[in-house]
Amino acid sequence: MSIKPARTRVAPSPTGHMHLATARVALYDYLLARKTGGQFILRIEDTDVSRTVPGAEQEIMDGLRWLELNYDEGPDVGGAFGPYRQTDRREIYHVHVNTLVDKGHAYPCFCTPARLEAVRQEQQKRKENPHYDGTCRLLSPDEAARRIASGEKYIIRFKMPREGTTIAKDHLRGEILTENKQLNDQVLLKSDGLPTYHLAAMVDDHEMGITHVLRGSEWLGTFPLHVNIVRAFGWEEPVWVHLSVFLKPSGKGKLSKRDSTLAMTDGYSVFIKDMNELGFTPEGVNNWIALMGWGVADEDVLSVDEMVDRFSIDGLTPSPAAINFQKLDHFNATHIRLFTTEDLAARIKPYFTREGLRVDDNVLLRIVPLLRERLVTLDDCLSFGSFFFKEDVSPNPEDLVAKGLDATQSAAIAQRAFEILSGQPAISHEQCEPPLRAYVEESGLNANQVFGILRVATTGQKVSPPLFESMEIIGREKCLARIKNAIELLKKM
RNA sequence: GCCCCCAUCGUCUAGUGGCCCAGGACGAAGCCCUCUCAAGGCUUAAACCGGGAUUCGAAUUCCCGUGGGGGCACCA
Repeated sequence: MSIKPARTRVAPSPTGHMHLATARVALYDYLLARKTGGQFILRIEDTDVSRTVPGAEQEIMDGLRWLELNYDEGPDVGGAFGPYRQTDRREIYHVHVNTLVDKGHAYPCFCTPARLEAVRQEQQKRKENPHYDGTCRLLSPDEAARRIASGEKYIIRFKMPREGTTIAKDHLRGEILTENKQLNDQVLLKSDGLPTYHLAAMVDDHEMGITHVLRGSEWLGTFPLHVNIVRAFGWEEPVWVHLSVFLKPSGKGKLSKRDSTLAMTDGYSVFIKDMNELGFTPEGVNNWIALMGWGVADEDVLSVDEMVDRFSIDGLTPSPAAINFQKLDHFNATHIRLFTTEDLAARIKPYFTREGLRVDDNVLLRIVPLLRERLVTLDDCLSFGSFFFKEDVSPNPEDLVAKGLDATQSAAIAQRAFEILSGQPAISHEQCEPPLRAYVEESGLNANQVFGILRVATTGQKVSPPLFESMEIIGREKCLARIKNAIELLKKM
């Protein structure tokens, strides 16, 4: 039962860092478009000039690319329905808002911000809902034209029907009924000549042929307004899908920037730009956000391509979802284990070089299988594998002392191990483990004690990838030198 | 204050009137494996917000509460 190709769009405002919620809308947009053979579009909603942040638009584009949610049309890739930046579309909005005025669905308003504020305060004092009092709605077209001609500043408001009920249909929630008297004569065109979201988004979605509007549920409040605008134009409505909001991990309240600052200190972030630095993968992040608001019946570890196969807007859930960073860890780690050796090597290399380590690519390729199932985030490669790229290690002498033994005993064990290993032509997993195991047997020690000393001696750390595989990669010379050094350290204790 | 939305284990969710004394995943606990740490395997605890109604039968439909969330700008 194939469906018509969907045209979807993600339409963020370049007002700050790209957020998890934006990424999720983009993901679902992308999935729907790919699933139906349609197009996924990026549109920049920059009509609030005062809030536009330099670089934010670039961050959005970088973020989408990092997530591998490549858009078919957008500011930097073009397309047949451009421009894709709203400040470049001023004239289009003017044309459309004029037709609305001509049709009697909108009107010029000359009220000053000061007067509006006074009205608002008066209404609040009387415990009424704050709303525009409709003064300019009563102006005759002639008078309005006269005042415009005389140079008076004005805006355009939507003429909301006063009677009746608006029925708006959300795909996940069904029909939402709102009494029109609850609705306000919202501003469509601001005094700076730029449209508000209400006008711009409706015009663009129509002009760009958007078939499905996926957006956050914070838009539910203005949803009736939006369908009224679309209907006033006489346009066909898209399928409206209002997604659930993301809540703080506690479940108390919507996610905010403050939470991100807090989370960063724990190695997490709600900003896409931070994800790479923190060692998260696009696969992990996509999988994580996909499943907050979408119930997939069978499998939950999915690539984006697998998501495309399974995706349907019918499976989306309307209830708010508390984000859970432990799940991000889980999905990230799970995807890392799925990467090929070459792929994972390429992905972790930057984390080593970032620390100033010189990475030997052959060594890198050999350690990846050892690291793979130990990594939760990519930067975990540092704590597990930095020593592979260091000339020397500097173990903490106390860590060299085996459990239940003292320094002298430990030194003796290290000495014996040194002799066994130096008797081998090469230090390989196959050659070293049997004689060392035999030594454990005959000495009456346990493997933990003997191998523990060697681990700290050769890797410099108490926790490491498997010992023999690690020693093999470190190499005979370095291993022996490091053990020798450990013996010295133990003797000095 | 007014309007709107939502409501299944701690969290994300499956469930569209009988298949559910509610399934999966994360997390937690325990066991196995084991050279550390992981990974893996097995097991356990853990939920239908409350009350009415409809029905032979309700997690699933309806109503009322309650709780949570969002919105009430010349911001998006």
